[in-house]
Amino acid sequence: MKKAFSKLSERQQKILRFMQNYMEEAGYPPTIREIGEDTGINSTSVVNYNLNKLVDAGYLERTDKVSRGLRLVGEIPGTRKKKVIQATQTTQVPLVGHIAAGQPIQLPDDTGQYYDDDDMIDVPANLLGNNDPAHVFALTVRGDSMIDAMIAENDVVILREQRTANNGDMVAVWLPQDSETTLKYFYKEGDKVRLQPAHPTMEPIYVDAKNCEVHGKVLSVIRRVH
Amino acid sequence: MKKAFSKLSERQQKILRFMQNYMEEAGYPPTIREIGEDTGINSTSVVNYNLNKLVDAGYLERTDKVSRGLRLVGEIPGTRKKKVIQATQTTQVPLVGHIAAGQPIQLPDDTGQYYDDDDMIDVPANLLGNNDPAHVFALTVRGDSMIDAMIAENDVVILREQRTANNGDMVAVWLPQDSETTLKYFYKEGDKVRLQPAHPTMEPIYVDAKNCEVHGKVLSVIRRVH
DNA sequence: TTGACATACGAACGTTCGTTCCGCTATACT
DNA sequence: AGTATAGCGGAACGAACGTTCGTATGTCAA
Repeated sequence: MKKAFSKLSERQQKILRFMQNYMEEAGYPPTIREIGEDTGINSTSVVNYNLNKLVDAGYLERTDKVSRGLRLVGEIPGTRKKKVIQATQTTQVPLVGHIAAGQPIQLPDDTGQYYDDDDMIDVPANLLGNNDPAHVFALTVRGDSMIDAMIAENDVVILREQRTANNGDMVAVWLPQDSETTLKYFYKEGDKVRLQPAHPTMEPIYVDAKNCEVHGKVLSVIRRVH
Repeated sequence: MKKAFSKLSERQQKILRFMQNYMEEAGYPPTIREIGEDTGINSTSVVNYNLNKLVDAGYLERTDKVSRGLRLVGEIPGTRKKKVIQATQTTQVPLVGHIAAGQPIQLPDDTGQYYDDDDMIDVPANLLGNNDPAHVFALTVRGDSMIDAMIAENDVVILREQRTANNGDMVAVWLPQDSETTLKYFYKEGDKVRLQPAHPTMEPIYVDAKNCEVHGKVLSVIRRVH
C-alpha cells in the first residue's frame, strides 16, 4: 500500500487543489503568498513549511530561490488528473473533413496555411508516433463503408499525409476505377497491389499499382462510443 | 490568409521556441532575463519589447508585474503543438489489464488505492465525456474475439465501471453460462437482454437478465495502427 | 537634410517573492 | 514537571525579477 492520502493535512490537500486550479487558469504556478491567501494561511513561512512537506510526500517539486518555482508531479489524489508539467503530451491535429467510400479524400490545400482553431482536435502525442505533426491530419468517417477496416461511422482516423506506402501499412487509397476511397492494409506484389481488409475474414482485393493512389497512412483510430 | 509567421522577427520566433521548451522542462515560464540569455539578447528591455510584440501578434499573454507572468496562447507556428496553458485537457487513466473472450474482466481492487504510474495512459479528457475520471479505466484487447464489436486486437478500450446499463449503452458483460466476456450494445427486453453486436450484419444474442453481468460501459476505443 | 519610427542596449529603480529567524501553542513522551 | 516535536504566525532581509528611462543605430519618406 502506498502512502495514503490521509497522511496529508487538510491544508496540504487544499494547497494541492489550489495549485491545480491556479495553474489551469493562470498558466504558471502561484507564489507562496498567493497560496497562503487562498488556503487561509497567514504566514508565508507556514506555506513554505507545508510545501516542503508536500515535496517530502512526493506531490511537489520545487526549485530553490526561483519565484513560482513549483510544479506538481504525479497524480493529485482523488482527482487523477495528470501532472501539469507535461503540457505538451497532447498535440493538436486539424480535422480536415470526412472520409467516405464514394469520395476522394479532400486534403487541406497544400499552401501551408493554418487551419481554423475550431477544427483542431486534441490527440495524445503517442498516437502520432514519431511523425511530424505538421503532416498529420484527421478525418471523420461517414457511413458504414469502412466496416471491413474495422472502422465504424463517426470514428476519427488519424492519418499522415503521404503518397507512397510500405508493405503492411494501413493506408487510405483512392481507386480511380471504382471512384472509391478505402482503408486497407497495403502490400505491393509485383505490379499489382493487394489491399487487405483489417477484418480477418474478409477477402483482399487486387488492383493495378497505377490504379491505386495512396493518400495517407493511418496512424490511429479514435472512437467515441457515447 | 491568416497572419503569416514571417511577420515575426528571428528573435521573436526564437523566443517562442524557447518558451515552449522551457515550460516543458521546468513546468513554469521563464523570466525575462532567462529569455534574453537564451536568445542572445543582452538587455531585459529588449526582451520586454519583443514580448510585447508577441502579445500584439497574439502568440502570448502577459500578466503585469508578475514574475514569469507569461503564457503561450494558441498554436506555435511550425510546431502545431497545443497551447501550454491547457494542461489538463488530458487525463490519466489506469490501464488495469486485458479483456479477452474467455476471461472475466479483472477490475482493480475496490479498495481505493492508487495505481502504479507505469500503467497509466493519457486520454484526451473529451473521450471521457462527463464521467468521473476516478471510475474510468482502460483495458487492452487480447485476441480477435471482439471483432463483432468492431474492436481489434491491441485496441485500448476506455470503460466506466458500472454494474447496470441503459438501453443503447455499449457494455462489457460477463456471461456466466458461457464463461465469456463480450462487448455489445445493451437492450433490456422484458426479463431478457438483447446483446447487439456493433457490426451491423451480425446477429444479436439473447440472454437471461440474471445471466448477464454488466461490468462497465464502453466510453471510447483507441487503436494504434502502426 | 530632417524627422518619424522600429529596434536595440544598459543601467537604475522598485516591486515581487522566497528565505530565515524568533516566538507561541498544543500534544506526546520521558 | 521537563522537553521534544509538529504546526502556526509575524516580521524583516535580500535576492529575483519586471519596469522605466535615457540613449544609440538604421531605415524610409518628405
